[in-house]
Amino acid sequence: MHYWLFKSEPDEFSFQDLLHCDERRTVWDGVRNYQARNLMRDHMAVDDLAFFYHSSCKQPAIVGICRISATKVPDPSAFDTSSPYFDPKSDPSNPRWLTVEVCALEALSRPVTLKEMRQLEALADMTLLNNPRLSVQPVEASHWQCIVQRAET
DNA sequence: GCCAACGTTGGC
DNA sequence: GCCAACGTTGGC
Repeated sequence: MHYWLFKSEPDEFSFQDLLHCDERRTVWDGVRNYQARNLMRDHMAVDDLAFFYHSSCKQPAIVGICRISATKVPDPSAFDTSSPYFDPKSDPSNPRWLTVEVCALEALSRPVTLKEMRQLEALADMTLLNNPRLSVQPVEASHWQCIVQRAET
């Protein structure tokens, strides 16, 4: 059982959008970074939990919790010529971009902002604070618990 | 395989 | 809108 963090720009796809999806689930498409892909493809398991983080917005923050509901899903956008994520180098018989399906569990009681996280000593070595560009990240259990508790304060 | 140039991300 | 950090590309 591992913990993760998914970043999304809320103008593109917010946690609210996920809550409104059929069965609150969606295939996490569009990741075109190998480090992020490898985490999803090689390390995620069904029932792992993940934070949903809003980036590139007025209040960057962790806003919700998701569950991984399926793994090793070929990213359909890689084969969609009308998608900005179309990748002509991805062979349908050997897809380059394997992703996961995420299912919304619940919003945090309140968002835990990036600003707030930066002030917490316990989170000093969290990936989000040190490599903010990685779009899918591992989260240590201690960091997870710290943030969940924080949201209850 | 190196590395400069370029593009993208994302906080501010 | 700026800019630092990082990833990718492509010539050599």
